[in-house]
Amino acid sequence: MPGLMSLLDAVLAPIFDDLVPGASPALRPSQRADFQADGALQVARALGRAPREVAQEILSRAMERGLEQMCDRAEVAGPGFINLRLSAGMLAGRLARLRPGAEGLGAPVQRRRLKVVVDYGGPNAAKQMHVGHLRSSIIGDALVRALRAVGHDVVRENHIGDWGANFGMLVEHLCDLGEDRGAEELAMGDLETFYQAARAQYETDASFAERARARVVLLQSGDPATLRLWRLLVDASVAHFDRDFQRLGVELTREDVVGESFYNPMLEDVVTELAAAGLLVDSDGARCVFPPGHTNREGAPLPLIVQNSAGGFTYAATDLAAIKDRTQRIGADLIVYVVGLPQTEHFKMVFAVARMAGWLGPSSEAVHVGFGNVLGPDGKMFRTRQGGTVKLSELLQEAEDRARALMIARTEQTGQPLDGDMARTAAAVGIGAIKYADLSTDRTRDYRFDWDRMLSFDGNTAPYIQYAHARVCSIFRRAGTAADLTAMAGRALPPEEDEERELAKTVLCFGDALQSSVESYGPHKLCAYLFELASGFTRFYEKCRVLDVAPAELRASRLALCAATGEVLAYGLGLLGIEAPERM
RNA sequence: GCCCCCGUAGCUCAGCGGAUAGAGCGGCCGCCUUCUAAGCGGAAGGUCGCAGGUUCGAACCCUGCCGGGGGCGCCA
Repeated sequence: MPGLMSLLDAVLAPIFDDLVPGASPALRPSQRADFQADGALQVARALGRAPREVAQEILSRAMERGLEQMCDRAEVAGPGFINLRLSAGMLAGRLARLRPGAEGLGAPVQRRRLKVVVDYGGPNAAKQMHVGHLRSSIIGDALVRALRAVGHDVVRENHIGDWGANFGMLVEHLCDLGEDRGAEELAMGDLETFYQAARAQYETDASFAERARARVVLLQSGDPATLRLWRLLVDASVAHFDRDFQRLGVELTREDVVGESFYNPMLEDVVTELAAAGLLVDSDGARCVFPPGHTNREGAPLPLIVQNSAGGFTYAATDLAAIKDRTQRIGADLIVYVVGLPQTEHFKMVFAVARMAGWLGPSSEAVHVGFGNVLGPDGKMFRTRQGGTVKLSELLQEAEDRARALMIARTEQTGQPLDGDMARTAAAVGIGAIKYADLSTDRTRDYRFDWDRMLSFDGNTAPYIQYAHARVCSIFRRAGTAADLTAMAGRALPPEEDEERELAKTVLCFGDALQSSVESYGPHKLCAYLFELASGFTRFYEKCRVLDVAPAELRASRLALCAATGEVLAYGLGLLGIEAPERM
């Protein structure tokens, strides 16, 4: 049950490929028709023939191969474009085949099921999560859901910072507080306070600093008592993360935590293997690999340092160990790193070294899915009014509060009490707004965090799309029937009104949108699609009556279209990790 | 100094080789006897940073420049 565009592509592509191997129809939505294929111009150039003539030949062959049954208008236009308008009967036929769930709605299920590991940059243990961690969890979560929807086998790994020198001072601070009181503070209070206290002590108290350094040595040498305290700290952090992640509505849980400490025992082997492969170079006492093509500010080769001159392993070593573990033990075909853009060069180097070492090979690859910063409404780094970092938990609370306030304002304005679960809806709308604002623009750009805009019910926002879905649900509540797509899909008649036709078309393009979203690791493409679908539905809703229309067949047909729309809206929002309340 | 990203309507952003550059917001004009007006329609608004080049065709590719952000050996 592919999307309309891939359906057309399936007919056209073989003809293009036959004329010029590798040539593509270059299909895209068109203002003059439903779709247009621009590829004939390329083919004509390669063949040295007249473009319109080539386009006509392609079109004729396509018509014989099934295009005729799909289109009620198919013509060559302009310099050699092929314009295609689908027949209403064809649209009805496709609607009839819609079923709930990924494949039934048109998700392009991949021919090869890949084992995909998604690495979320991960917060540091013993520190509070803040807006900086928002993006990797939100984007990562959306990618995981989309990759799974198209049939991949996805493993989440939350690569938290749970190891390193910081833990010396943290463990000592825990000792000073006393284990019981410390544990209580960690569980109840926020981690930031604990971390700051330890940090302050470390900076002002020389003897404490000395103990902290000694503690690091104990930790690294595997001292059981120290490890137990370390574990306490990490567990407390993970418990906090769990709470935030759950509230944010991302799938990450403690089960997905694979922190730096996990790779610790493998680092020695990583370095040994790099040495054995002849890749390791000693430079000023540090052990490095020099992947070609990277230079430092003096123009000299830039090293990837895996072990510093003090003998400590760096995060490059950890990243390499993680790649090795994922491809060799887990059997990953693809590793996706959802980490900020500033690390671009680091990952390029790590991937290059992993390939040199053979940990990434012909059958496995890694991609860095980078993202920009979160900026405040003023265009500068997002901060509290006091200039501190914004805590995630407080941000989420504010989102829910603001959403609730908007809902209350509305009920006062209309005089209609909200009959649903106010708290739950407020959470769905508030959290959804945050996530959608993050996901709806190209992830590689910085994005501006603006409460009023993201919570607006107008424009490309989560509330607007959720509202369209709620209206669908409202229709079915009044109709007194369930929005059962399986039962209703077959009742769709060939659409007659423009708004019906456009809506039907958009519903049937879900698979195309998901496809391009997954291919580019770009959730914003799915967002753009859902916005188009929601606005298409709203236009339909304004123009076409559903419940009080005659004859009964038309009513049933429109209900079927509503059911399909509601299903795709809810499913699509679900892929973004956003809830679709039935009432708003 | 070198490398990467960004510069599209007043604002926030899509588009990234194809036919007159698209949305949303804001401003202006309309639309609630009717399934949630938290909505819809309309008109206005752009030398796609600048200058060259490649191409039948460039916002999109190449070169240079200007402006903004980031990175560039022992933190992660």
